[in-house]
Amino acid sequence: MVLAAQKFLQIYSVLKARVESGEYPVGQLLPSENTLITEFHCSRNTVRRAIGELVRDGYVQTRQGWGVCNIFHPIEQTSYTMGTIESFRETARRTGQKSTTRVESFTRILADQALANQTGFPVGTPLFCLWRIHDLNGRPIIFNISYLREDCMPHLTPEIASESLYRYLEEELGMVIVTSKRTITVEPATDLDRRWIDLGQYNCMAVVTNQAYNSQGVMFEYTQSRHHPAIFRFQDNAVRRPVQDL
Amino acid sequence: MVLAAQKFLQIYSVLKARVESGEYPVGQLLPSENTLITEFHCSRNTVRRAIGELVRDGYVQTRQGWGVCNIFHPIEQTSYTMGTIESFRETARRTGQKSTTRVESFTRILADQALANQTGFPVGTPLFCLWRIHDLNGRPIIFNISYLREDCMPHLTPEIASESLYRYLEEELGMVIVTSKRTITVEPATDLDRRWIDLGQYNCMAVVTNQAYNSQGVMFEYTQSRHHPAIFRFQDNAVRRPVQDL
DNA sequence: GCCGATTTGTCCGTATGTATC
DNA sequence: CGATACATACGGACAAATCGG
Repeated sequence: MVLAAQKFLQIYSVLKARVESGEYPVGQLLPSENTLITEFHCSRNTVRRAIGELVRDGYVQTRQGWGVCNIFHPIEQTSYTMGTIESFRETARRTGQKSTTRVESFTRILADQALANQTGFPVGTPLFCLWRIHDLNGRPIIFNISYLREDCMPHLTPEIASESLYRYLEEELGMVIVTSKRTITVEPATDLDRRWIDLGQYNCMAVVTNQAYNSQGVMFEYTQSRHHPAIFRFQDNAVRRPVQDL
Repeated sequence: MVLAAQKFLQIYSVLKARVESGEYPVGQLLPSENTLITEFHCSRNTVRRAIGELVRDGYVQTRQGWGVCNIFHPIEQTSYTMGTIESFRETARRTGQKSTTRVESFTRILADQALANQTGFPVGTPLFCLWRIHDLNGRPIIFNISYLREDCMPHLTPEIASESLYRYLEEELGMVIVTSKRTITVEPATDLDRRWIDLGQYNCMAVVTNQAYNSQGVMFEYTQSRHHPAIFRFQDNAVRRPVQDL
């Protein structure tokens, strides 16, 4: 059904809302699994799965023989959130900032050996090469270099790319973006970087390299997002060995 | 048992090794769950959990009605892996590199307003302030500034801190480190940074700010790890919606 | 378009192990 | 020691997606 999401997601949503609202005191235990089973009329696996999601969110932590402890802290969540894939546009809208994107270059190339090594595309793959500048509140802060598989989006145009690329791929082409491998590094600023982005004193860029896979397991996008270092910020919640549960 | 790890971890290790070795061709499907069940003589949930871990690692991708697709790319996987908390020492050992740690400063202070704003500790909290330098293969690459709640580890000494801090907290004090909230930024290098770390041309540091919580939900550690930008590398795998499995 | 086989996704109930108190 | 709680593992049932005939 459409309206009725999966049961574990329903339970997850309820518990999440309770934690956020302060219904469960911070630092204290949530009701035990057995209690939740009787409340939600479900199996133990289902409540455990819901709790596993809360653990991934950094909302609670579990300890064998003890219970599920509420560790929610309403810290500011800006820029990025990990664990989900979010486009620049989505991020900007969520944080209430004004973003624009313009295409500086749009070319077609074949992946040579060097590019293949860098990106992971096979040698000879036809690619779109796309340079975009992202402005935040009128200031250019991100220089985006993307390589996109032509065979996955034959009719891509600069006009489309200046809109949200992801919206086009998902809504127009029905492409499902499943996995994304991200790497964060710091690299010396290049002349190309300085051409558009005013770095001031800085001589480095924060670089987020993104490899996106579609549902066939084909990497269709390789993007280097080169951020102004003063703007860049990346957040996540890490968990020590949790291994949800099955 | 000590020798026999959990079954799903064994299966996970075997599958992971096969993917890394190329035994399963990239871009193709792994054996179906039923096949793996008969091979490993276990229940379906157990193989599914092992596969779920591979998904989190960005090794494979699953699709209902289709199968488990190998999307492993042997692009170097070094430094950090997201989703798990790993100490400098653990990371170095895993990547087969030689690491040493030395304590440059060890003091006791009370959190004033400025420090409270920066770290999140309440004003007036007694803290250990710890400066450590991490060498990798003989080169200093990380400058570590830690603030630690005294009441959580009253008997901390510089000698202990030069060993693995986490090992001490976990094994000696029985403290369970579960959740950690991390932020990555890029900051201008300070004189303090340059005192120990040879930055060459760079004038920035990659800064990982880490807030660790114990099992009571108390933040007991605030650490700024200031990395040499050329060494720094941070990886993670994001998944769009799938929510592994229980 | 339909149907059936295959495969993964969700959910259930149960049993046993292990850590905490 | 016992009671409680979470962790692991099993087996089964049905749903949903995919693909080929």
